[in-house]
Amino acid sequence: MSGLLSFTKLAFAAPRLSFAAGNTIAARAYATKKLFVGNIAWGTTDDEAKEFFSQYGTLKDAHFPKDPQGRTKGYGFLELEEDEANKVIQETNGRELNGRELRVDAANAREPRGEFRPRRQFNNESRPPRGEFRPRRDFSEDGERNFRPRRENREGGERSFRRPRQDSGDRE
DNA sequence: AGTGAGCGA
Repeated sequence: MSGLLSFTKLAFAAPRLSFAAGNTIAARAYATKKLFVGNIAWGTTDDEAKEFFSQYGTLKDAHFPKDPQGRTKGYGFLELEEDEANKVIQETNGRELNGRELRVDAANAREPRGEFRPRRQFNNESRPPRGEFRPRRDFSEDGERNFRPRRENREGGERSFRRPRQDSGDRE
């Protein structure tokens, strides 16, 4: 049936082509744009919101953050193909969903995810040599530090070892 | 949070 060859082709192609139409395999990953959606009514479910926005564009992704108790925070993020993004903004910004006027705009950049974070740079040159022995102070041959007795009380003390001049009171 | 501007695990 000559099915083998076409099967292999499919096996290779299919996973990458899940949403791609036609032969644009080698095309770069679809440029997407993230949108911020605010002012979402509390009662709006994720599916509801997705369904709503799907009317105006193809959602590549969408999610609506919840607080620890599971309640929606009232805003969300859409990911759309780039050429659709502006259209979706135009069409849906200010449009009413569940009684509230949505606010739709381009999303701000998020803090970088953990995939590329060149926090530490492994630069061998900048690192001080570790294994080597670097003497910090001068040592004498016997390994003791040269100890020089320090002269104390620089002023006011006995200034010299000279004995006071003693006059042999011979005179008269 | 029976709340209402914001920018997400």
